[in-house]
Amino acid sequence: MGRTPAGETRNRVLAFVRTRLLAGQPPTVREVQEAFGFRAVGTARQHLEQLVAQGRLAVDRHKARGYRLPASAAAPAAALVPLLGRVPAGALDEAVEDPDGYLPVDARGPVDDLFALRVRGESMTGAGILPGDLVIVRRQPTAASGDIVVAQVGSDATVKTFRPRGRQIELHPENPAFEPLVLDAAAVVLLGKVVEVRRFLP
Amino acid sequence: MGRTPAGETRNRVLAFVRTRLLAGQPPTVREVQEAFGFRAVGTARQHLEQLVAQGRLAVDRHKARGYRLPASAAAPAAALVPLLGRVPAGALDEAVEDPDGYLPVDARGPVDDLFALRVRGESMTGAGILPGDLVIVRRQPTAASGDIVVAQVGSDATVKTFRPRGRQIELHPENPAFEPLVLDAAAVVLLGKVVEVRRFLP
DNA sequence: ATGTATTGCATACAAATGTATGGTATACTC
DNA sequence: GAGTATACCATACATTTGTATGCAATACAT
Repeated sequence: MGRTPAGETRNRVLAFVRTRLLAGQPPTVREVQEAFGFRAVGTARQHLEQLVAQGRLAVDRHKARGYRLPASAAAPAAALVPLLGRVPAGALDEAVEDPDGYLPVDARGPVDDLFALRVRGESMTGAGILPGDLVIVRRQPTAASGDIVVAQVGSDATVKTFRPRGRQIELHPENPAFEPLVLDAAAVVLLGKVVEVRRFLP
Repeated sequence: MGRTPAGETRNRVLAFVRTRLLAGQPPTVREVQEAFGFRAVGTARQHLEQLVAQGRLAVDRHKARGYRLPASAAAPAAALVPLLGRVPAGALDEAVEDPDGYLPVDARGPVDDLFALRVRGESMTGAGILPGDLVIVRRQPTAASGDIVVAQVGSDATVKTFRPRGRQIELHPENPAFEPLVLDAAAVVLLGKVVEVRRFLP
């Protein structure tokens, strides 16, 4: 029989194995075979072994589902961050217990203090944050001047640039059509700092 | 032979299995046996089966390493998308082989045809895509008018809004300081469509 | 004591799974 | 054309692994 382009199939095999590993279920050789429609076990195994030879996969010999990522491949374990539909007036912890969904993030750093929010309004378009975008926020009670933060003012949360001015706190929109908020420090609760922005395009 | 206190061993077995699952390597019955020093396979299996009966574990029957957490405790799967440092003039597959890193994405949809790129230049700031942002791209040879795409023009790739005009293709920047590119269809290779934008803030 | 439930042992069997060997077809180089 | 490399198929075999059955020892209730 014939062939398929360069090392394309092999890359797909690697991607398949990696996905399965992240899902917590290492595949068997025959599962790889079936996933790619190979008619012989050996074909799947050949690809797997070549990936091992290239150092792109590791393997526990003679073990069922023994293929895994090599230690070197800084296996960026994925963690899940809760997506909160709305920021509640009260405790953040309660909202975290009943999230609208989860976002996968790189788990190489601390992730326990992260949560995600959906942005409403156009006040931050100048910083490339559009309505409907998701922001991933690290919970922290303080921030540096110039940080983009999520602050709770009254009963709802807003995303703004943080600029402390003595006893007062200024929350700056990044959109000339909006005015900065100047508030007494006591009237603002800093929920955290925006560390990532995500937008899904249809 | 004798016994050990109440359901204590069973709880330890559950903890052991859970740990192994989190480590990405579901245990075999015999691995449980050895971990607890049972001298019979059946003992380990008995505990596992009781955990299943209690709904504290789930199992894929007749599968190697088939014990897993029940669906209620399971997390949505995450997959990893390769981040390409640069888009090569040649085959995309080759670049995928040596990625600069990986981004975790939600694996509930198709993920095999995704890759990520770092955006250079300010031509798309009007669409909220800033220099240094990462775009996640679905590989596809065509696109709808108005889609934000990654197109290969000459030796490098650009992110633009796609607008076909008969035999010609217009690639529109989203920044008044830049001019649209009007090209013959043959001079443009569509690498894919941007499905997500990510930005990390310091 | 008797019965029952729980915990554990021993052994065997069948299915799943990793491994090995040899063959065919296409592409490329010399 | 000869030689080499890659991608794939077909089949067989050995090991790992899930499953089944029967029995022994301790604890507890009646």
